Amino acid sequence: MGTKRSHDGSNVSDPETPEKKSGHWAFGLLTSMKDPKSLVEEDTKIVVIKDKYPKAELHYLILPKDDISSLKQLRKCHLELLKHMDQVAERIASKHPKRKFRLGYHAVASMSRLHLHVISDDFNSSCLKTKKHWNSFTTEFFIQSKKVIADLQEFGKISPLSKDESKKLMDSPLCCHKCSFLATNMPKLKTHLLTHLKEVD
DNA sequence: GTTCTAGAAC
DNA sequence: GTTCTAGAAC
Repeated sequence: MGTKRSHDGSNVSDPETPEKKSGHWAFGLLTSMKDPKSLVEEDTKIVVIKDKYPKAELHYLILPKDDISSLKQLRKCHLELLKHMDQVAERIASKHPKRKFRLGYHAVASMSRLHLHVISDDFNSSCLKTKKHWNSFTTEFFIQSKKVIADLQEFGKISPLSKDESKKLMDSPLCCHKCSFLATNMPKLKTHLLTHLKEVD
């Protein structure tokens, strides 16, 4: 009987899936790239958008306009583009001299279209909820922009992470990225992270 | 990627 | 009894 599952109007009358019929969720970044509300800046090669579910106080994504779906597609011919993306990332980070940022890619990304994360290291956000969120930015699952460039230069491609390696990283203990604190669950980690907050611009 | 929620963990 | 997480989503 009752199959409706909404009490705030999100999915009452639509018999389709929760996504828009025009696109699977994995292509949401392509929509965001064209959305003036998400767009931060752009040039001929790239766009910068705000992450729709920011995992820190400042969280941007830099995406190429060229259709590069993921790290798997990268070859040496993309080095110039990647170096440009890194420069844009560094410039955005430098706008906030009192903060620290992480610049890098998820080894395995859920969303299509290559995207470089520029994320402040406070990780103070209500959108940061799960162990997977945490470990995706604080373990080797997060590959620094400059490492991607160096690996591409050296090997001509980015070596993929196996399913097992990926799962192991995602299941890592909840280690604070700034001290030796180990949290037993996410709420305790998030409370601990507040102790590292400093005044910023 | 997120939402939702059953049942594990406390 | 409440908090928290892991897995389905047709």
